[in-house]
Parts: sequence; C-alpha cells; structure tokens
Amino acid sequence: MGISGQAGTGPGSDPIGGIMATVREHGGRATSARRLLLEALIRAPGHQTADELTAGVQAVVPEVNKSTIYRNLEELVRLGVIDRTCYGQRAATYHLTTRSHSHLICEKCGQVTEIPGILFGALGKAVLGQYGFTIEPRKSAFIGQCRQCAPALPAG
Amino acid sequence: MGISGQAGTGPGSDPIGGIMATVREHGGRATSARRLLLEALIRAPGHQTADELTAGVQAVVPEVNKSTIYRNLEELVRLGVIDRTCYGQRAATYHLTTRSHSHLICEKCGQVTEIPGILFGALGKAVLGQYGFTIEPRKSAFIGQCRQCAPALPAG
DNA sequence: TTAAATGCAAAGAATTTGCATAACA
DNA sequence: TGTTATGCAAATTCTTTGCATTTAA
Repeated sequence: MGISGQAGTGPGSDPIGGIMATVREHGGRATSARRLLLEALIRAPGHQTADELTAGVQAVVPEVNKSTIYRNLEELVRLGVIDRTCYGQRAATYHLTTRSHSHLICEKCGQVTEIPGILFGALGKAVLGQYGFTIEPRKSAFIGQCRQCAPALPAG
Repeated sequence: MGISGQAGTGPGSDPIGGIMATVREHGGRATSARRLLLEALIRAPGHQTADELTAGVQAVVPEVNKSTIYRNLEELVRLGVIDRTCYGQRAATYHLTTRSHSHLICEKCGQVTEIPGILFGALGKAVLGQYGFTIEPRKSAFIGQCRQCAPALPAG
C-alpha cells in the first residue's frame, strides 16, 4: 500500500492526486504550489478570487507568490480542472469544475446561487438547434435579482 | 446641419433625444459628452469596450476624456440605458439596452450572438419558482462553443 | 445661481511578463 | 540533464478618484 495515491482510502477521496495525474499527462509537473492551490480551492469550495486563493495558499506557505497563483489558475482553467467566471465589476472568481451547474448572480447583493445544469435542458436544445451553439452551463451565469432584492413580487 | 434633434424625421428616429429626457428626469444633464457617447454607441451597435467607445467619441471630439466616458457609462448603466457585460479576461463591454435578449459567447473565438429573451421562458419560470430569482436576460450570458468551434457535432 | 459634469493627472486594483534561479521528471 | 515552474519586481491594462474649472438648467 501507499505506493502512489493514498493508502487505505478509495480513489474518489484523493481528487488532488487525480488532478495532478492529469496535469502530468499534459506535460505539466506536480509542484507544491500547484498542490497548495488545489487544496485552497477544495478547502473553501465557493467562488474565490485570485487574491483570496493567494491568501489561502500563503496561510499555509507564505513564500508562494501571487504570480504563481495566476499562472497556475490559468493552467488549471486550460485543463478544465477549474472554471473562471467574471461577475461584477471586480476580480474574476475561480472554482473547481464539478458537476454540471450554473449560477444565479444577484446584481444587487452579489449573492451567488448554484442551480443544477439540468435546468438548461430545453433552452440548451433550442439554442443548439437554432444557433448551433453548445452551452456550457458551468461557465454560464444568470444575472438578475434574488428574492430579497427583487423590487416587488407579483401577488399570488 | 440640424438645429437640435433631427428636423423632418419621426420621433422614433431620435433615440438620443429620448434618452436625454430620461437622463434629465433623473436629475442628470444633457451634456455634449453624453450625447457623443450615445452617438458612438449607436454608430457601432455591437459590444464595445470603454476604450473603443472613447476612441469613437474622440474621433469626433478629441477633447473628451476617458474618465468622462467611464463616468457616463456608469450613469447610463444605472439608468438602464445600456448594459455592461464582462465576458473574457479582458475589458468589460457596453451596448444599448434594446429589446429583451441574451448573448451566446463562444469561448474559443469570442463571437457574440444575440438570442431573443423569449427563449428564457421555461427556465425563467423554473428559477423564479424554485429559487425566487428573477433573471434579467439582457444582463445574462451563455458561454460555450459556436457551430464552427464546437469539437464535434453528433451525426444527424 | 448652483449642483452636476468635465478635464486632467494621479492613484488604484487586477493581471501579466521578463528573467535568473530552483525544482521536477 | 533539460525543461517546466517559481519568486521577485516591474510593467500593463482597466478603472476609479480628487480637485479646480466649466456648463447646463
């Protein structure tokens, strides 16, 4: 046991190992900075900015530089490991690519809600049929107002 | 040529006048910089960055400053006259708020396609019902691959 | 007259890049 | 041993802000 991967645990419990393997398959190397970044992404599974991720990594190893974080984020996006989304006026956010899902972003309070990708069903088919466009729910976002911030709800 | 507004044309052919009225109603003033910006937005009706709009305005009146463009863009967004969207990694783009529509953005080639807001119908209802979230199609965007860039199309 | 808008310059935030060094395969 | 990745600093890009002046209402 304990050759490569984690001893005594199932394969699904070591996502970082799997991602590192993917990185290597694409000519990349399994560096500590890259691992620390993935740990930070897993530790706080929401949508984090590059700055927040840098802080998360530097909380463990202060030497890791912000430019390294940016370079690794770019690489991980390229490999499809994480998604990058740009909501408001400010910094982009990153999160692990998990199951198919999309986001509702409230333009008033900034709240981000995940919704299952399956809700795209009919819309996705219509868009594909009429425009030949393949939507990636993970990377898409709906802007609007959440329940609390909506100006008024129709009676009923 | 004209005095103010366009002589001899119908009311629908002077959208700037209408927008200026809206601006005034909200305590704003009808300045030349604002008018020039609106003209630039109308002249090139696609999605333009603040830089492109600045160039478009300065092509007519070089004195107009970029910060004025930014301030006016912010104001016009606030009034709902234009929409701001942030697609790729780079600068935000602005465009006139016209009818209800949304955007398909190809992540490969960057092509932006408008789709009618009506396609949101079922999805919008589902999201409103389940999450209490009101989608604004105009401000939302779908990321994916266009016909040309899609890796492979299923036969049929 | 007077609050709003502008030009200018400078600051600020987010992101990228050049280069010598260090680390992985 | 030869790339690939990193740290550091500096540069870029996009956007915002302070302030004196101008301008629309």
